[in-house]
Order: sequence, then C-alpha cells, then structure tokens
Amino acid sequence: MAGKRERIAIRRIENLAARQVTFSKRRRGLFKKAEELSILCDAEVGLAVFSATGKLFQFASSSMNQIIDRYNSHSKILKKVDEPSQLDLHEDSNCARLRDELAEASLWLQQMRGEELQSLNVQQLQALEKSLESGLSSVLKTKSQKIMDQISELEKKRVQLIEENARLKEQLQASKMEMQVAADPLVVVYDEGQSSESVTNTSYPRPPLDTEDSSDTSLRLGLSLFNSK
Amino acid sequence: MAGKRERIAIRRIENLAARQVTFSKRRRGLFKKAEELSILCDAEVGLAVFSATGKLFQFASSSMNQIIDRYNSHSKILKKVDEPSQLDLHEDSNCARLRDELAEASLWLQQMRGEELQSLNVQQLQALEKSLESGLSSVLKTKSQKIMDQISELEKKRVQLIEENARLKEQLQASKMEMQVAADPLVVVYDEGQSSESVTNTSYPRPPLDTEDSSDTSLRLGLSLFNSK
DNA sequence: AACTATTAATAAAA
DNA sequence: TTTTTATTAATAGTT
Repeated sequence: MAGKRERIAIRRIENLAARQVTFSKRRRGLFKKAEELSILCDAEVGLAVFSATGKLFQFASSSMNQIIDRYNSHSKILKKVDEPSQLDLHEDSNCARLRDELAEASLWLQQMRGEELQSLNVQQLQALEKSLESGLSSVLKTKSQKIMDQISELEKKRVQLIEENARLKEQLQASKMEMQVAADPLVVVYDEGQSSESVTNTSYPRPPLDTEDSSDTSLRLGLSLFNSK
Repeated sequence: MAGKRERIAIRRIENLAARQVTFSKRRRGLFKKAEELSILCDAEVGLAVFSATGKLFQFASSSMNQIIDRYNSHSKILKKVDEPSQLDLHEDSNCARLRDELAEASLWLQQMRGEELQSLNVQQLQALEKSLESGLSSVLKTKSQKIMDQISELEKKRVQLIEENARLKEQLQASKMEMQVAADPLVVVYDEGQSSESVTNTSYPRPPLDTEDSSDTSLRLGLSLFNSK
C-alpha cells in the first residue's frame, strides 16, 4: 500500500517533480512552524522563501517591513566602521538601557495583570497583592469622585435649563400679552422704539423657581449612590 | 521518568521558563528545517527571529542582505527611501519608539498603582478597575497555590522525618539488645577483680552509631546483622 | 491529492 | 542548559 518511507539525505533532490512536491510539503511545514514559534514564544518571526522558479513565499508575525527594519537596526552593529566611536556607542547603550527598562516595566505590567507570576515567591506575591489592592482602592475613589463630579455637572446644567425654560415660558407669556396689547390701539404708541425683549424683561417679574441649592443636592445624591453599596 | 508528552494548544505559553525552553527547542527545529528546505529544493531562504527578550537569530541560505534585496525588489510597490541616513533614521526612530513605549508603560504602571488617574475618564477607570481586580484574583490564586505547595512539601518532609525517627529508634533498641548480649559474658569474666564502675560503663549501649561504620567495629559489637540498609 | 509507514520533532521531566 | 523518553507531528514514497 502507501508509504514505505525512508530517511533521505539532505542534498539537492535531482528529480524535478519530486523536488517540487517536497518543496510544497516542506514549505507548508516550515511556515506552520514559523507561525507556531511566533505565537507560542511571543517572538517576532520573518521568513522569506524563493522557490527555484523565483516565486516568493513569505511569513511575518508582524509585518515584513517592520522585521527588516528591526533586522537592519540589529545588524547595524556589525558594519559602519567609519565613525562609530562616540555617538553610536552612546546611542547603543542608551537604546539598550531603554530596552532593559521597557522589558522590566512590561514584566511588571504583566505581573500586575496576573501573568508571569510563577517566578515570584510568596513574599513578592504578597507585596504585589498589596500594591494591587492599594491601586484598586485609589481607582475606585477616583472613579466615585469623577462620577459625583459628573452628576454635579449634570445637576447644574439641569437647573440652568430649568431656569432657561422658565425664562422662555415667561417670554412666551409676555409675547402673547404683547400680541394682545398690540392688538389694542391705545398701547400701539408705547410699542414703537422698544424691543419686545426689553419690554418683557422689565415688565414682568420672574415666576418663583426651584431655588434649591444644586451643588449641595448633587453632592448628596452622589454620596447616597456610593454609600449604599 | 521523562516525557509524558501531550499535544499543546498553539497560543502564547504563559509560563516564562517553559516559554524559553520551548523557544530554544523550536527555534533550532525551525532553523534546521529552513536549511533543509533550501538545500533539498534549491530554494533561497531567509529567516529572522527575534526572541521576546529582543535577541536576534537568523538564517540565510545565501546572505540576509541579498535576500532582503530580493524581497524588496519583489515587493517594490511601496517605498523607495534609500537615503544615505536610512540606517540612522531607523535607529533614531527605534529609540524614539522605545522611549514612547517606556513612557506609556510607566504611565500604565503609575495608574495601576493608583496615581495619575485624573486624566482618565470614567470608562477608562472602569476598565482599569476590572484589570486590577482580575490581576488581584490571579495573584491571590497563585499565592494560594504556592502556599499549598509549601505546605505539601513541609508535610512530606515531616512524614519522612517521622519515618527516619522510627527507624533510628528501632536501631537504638536493637543496638541496646546487642550490647546486652555481647556484654553478658564479658561482664561475668571480668567482673571478678574489677570495680562495679567499669562494669557499668561497658553495660550501657554506646550512643547511636553510623551504620556505615567500619566492619571492624560492627563485628566487635555484633551488629553486622543490622548493617544492611 | 490522499494515504501510511517511518522518521523527526518536541513536551514534560530530570 | 542539555538529556531522556513518550508522544505527537511531519513527511517520503506510493497510489
């Protein structure tokens, strides 16, 4: 039946058809393994394969251009013997330091997110736990504050709108009255030379509004919201 | 006992040590397969791998620069910015990128610690809160696990010590008996003309002996039966 | 392409 | 890291 397989020597396969078949199979395998490595191990992988016929196949865990850039900046160290002495060394060490710090910060972040904890001992975990609890507490406090502020703000706006509303109603009333007055020939004289607005504003007192202190109200609102948890 | 192997899911390996081991192994495998493909099928292959720690590993059937050139000429659609200072620009941008990332990571860390929260809105605070809670939960879980492990370990050692203790007691008992048996005839013979003090000294067992002791001693004490561990 | 007998790779443990 | 071993994965030769 099928598959009396034997090991093969690693040298160019002379038979063209066999070579092409093997190329297809192994290329797939290679790309699969490249992708698996990048995912499993959090590595950046770039792979380019040109077949004997000149066709290009590629894989990049991020983007090929990004990988080529990164490759170039890495292998830069090897060449450029012209003027590398002071500036480049400084740049390199600076970059290296940055990279180290970033790596450390990243690890911290991961650990605060609950990853990579296996390497920590109980004491370190305890410290981390304390830090997280403290951070969480601050976040909750800030969030409450923000929400209360928002409520205050909304309440203020609500009051303003109520006032505006009342004023508009008043104007509407006034306007209606003016219409009536205007219809009255005796009042026509006064109306000339005055805007309806000024007439309204001066002619009628505001109706009694909700005079409740808004900030105090919203503050209590906010507190009651978060105290009753 | 080595290697109760199981298939693994293709997703990031969370455990750092395991990830590094797997990276080592699979990287070797990948490079081997890349080389084999290039030889068997007469293909031009370029492979670059950056580990999570930033280290570069590469393979090129010809030279990496040649492959990058060929790649660029294939995908020449995009940029043509082969300016003289391209390398330096890369380096600068790389540094700048690192600096940005570090700044961002630092801010994140601060915020997770409960600082610099004013610039966040309620939604962001909520997300942060969730992240902290999740991290805290993981930390607590890991800590518990570690503590349980420690307890198991201690318990195991305790049991071992109890067993050892029992064994030592047994040996002590045996030793006592042998001493009595061995001492009896001697006491009878030498008791005449000797003080009771010397009799007392030889009648009591010696303190526990290392059973790996010289055969000479063991033989003299008649302990050879107990030498088998 | 599909099928397997084999070899190769590798996960887990040491 | 490297080695070992039990298993899974890849694939050479065949259909």
